[in-house]
Amino acid sequence: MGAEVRQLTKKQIREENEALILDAAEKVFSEAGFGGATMQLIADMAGLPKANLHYYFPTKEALYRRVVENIFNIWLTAADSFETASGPAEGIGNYIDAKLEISRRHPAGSKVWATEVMHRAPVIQDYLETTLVEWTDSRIDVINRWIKDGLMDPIDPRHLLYMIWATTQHYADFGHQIETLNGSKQLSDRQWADVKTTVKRIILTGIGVPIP
Amino acid sequence: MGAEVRQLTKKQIREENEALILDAAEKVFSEAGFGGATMQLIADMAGLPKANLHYYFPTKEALYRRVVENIFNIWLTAADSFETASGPAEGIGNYIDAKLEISRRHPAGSKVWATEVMHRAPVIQDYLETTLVEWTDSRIDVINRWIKDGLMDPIDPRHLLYMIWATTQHYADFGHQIETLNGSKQLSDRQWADVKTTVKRIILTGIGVPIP
DNA sequence: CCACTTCCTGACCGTATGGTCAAGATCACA
DNA sequence: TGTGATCTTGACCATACGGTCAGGAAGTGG
Repeated sequence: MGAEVRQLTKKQIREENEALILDAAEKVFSEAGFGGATMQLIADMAGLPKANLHYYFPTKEALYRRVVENIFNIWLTAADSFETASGPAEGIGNYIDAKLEISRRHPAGSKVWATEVMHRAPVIQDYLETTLVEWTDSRIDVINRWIKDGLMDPIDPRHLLYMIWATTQHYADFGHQIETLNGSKQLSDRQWADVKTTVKRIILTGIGVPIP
Repeated sequence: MGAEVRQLTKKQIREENEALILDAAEKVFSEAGFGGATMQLIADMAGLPKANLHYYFPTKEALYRRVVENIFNIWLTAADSFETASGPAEGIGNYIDAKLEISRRHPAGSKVWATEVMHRAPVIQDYLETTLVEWTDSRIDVINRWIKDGLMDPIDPRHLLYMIWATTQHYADFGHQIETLNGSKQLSDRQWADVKTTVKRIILTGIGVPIP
């Protein structure tokens, strides 16, 4: 079983190796930053010779860009529940749950994103100025509608969104600090459930939405 | 006046140059990360030859460590208002104000700290395990007392603190993103005042504390 | 089976970077 | 003023890193 030599098509080989490299790159970039990451380290983690990385990704920058783009897409697709919701309790509640779930499942990606933005987004500034601005404006419209309909208090939607982003991503980006303050133990399932409950409770109560 | 050649003592020279170097280092580390920062860049920004940096700080790591330690001390000393307060409205309110002020005045420091923690705190793990743990435990005690005295809702103090840290530091660490979403303009005095008001309002209301 | 494309990789190269050093300038202080 | 300590700096290493390349292996399609 495990020892059998699989017959792989060229397309399969390419997909498999690219995925292998991207996974390793995400991890190494998140732990060492762009400057601290080396192609050799990524190659070792992917189990491939360094020259092979340069066969699939011409430069370190190109590889990094692909990693950041992947993360950006995860952010975007995970926030759709927002628009279909009947009101803030459901819309914002689901959004917080979804973002916390991403923090739990893709902490490395979140860290790469955070580093990229902290360095003034040298690689994805155009995404910030187009896609992110549009996405944000559209969510702000939704929140303003909820406010006009009396479903929540008149809070500046921008700062509400920033608070949600900050808090949810904190559990990924500062996961090491949280782990240390948790007796150097990862958060358990139960603790993650508490996070979701507590964060939703404070924010929803804070904007005048009754907890369901 | 400006052109006069000041007579500097050795001690003054040392203090002045160390401060010059530390300021430049904080900026460069925050913008490029540890790996991306070069001693040459820091030297240029400080207006000193590179060899001079190595006279005051033996290695790049030593310089970086000093930068991180400086930031850590700013965090700590800025949070004293917490303990002397009569209740959560004052204690947490002032704490949020103070942390937002740090985010505004020392964004570079906040970023260096964030990067260090994201990289699993290779340099200041001992601080996390000792000073930060003690500091946090002591604040948790205060919050639990407030809860027992009926001054606020029974919220897990840990997650409340994380939310405050996350939200306040977000305005420094993700300042570039916020700037971009603000039409590529820095936040004005008035906008910073709105941030303080809104953040305090959501969090204090969220934990059942009436706004003064 | 054959020509062709894609994949693989050890060996190599130029450059940039952290760090060193020796020689000199500047200050301290008796 | 003279001696020693501190500060300054251009020139210089050794190394590590991103990237290249040539030549071979392995699938592909007829």
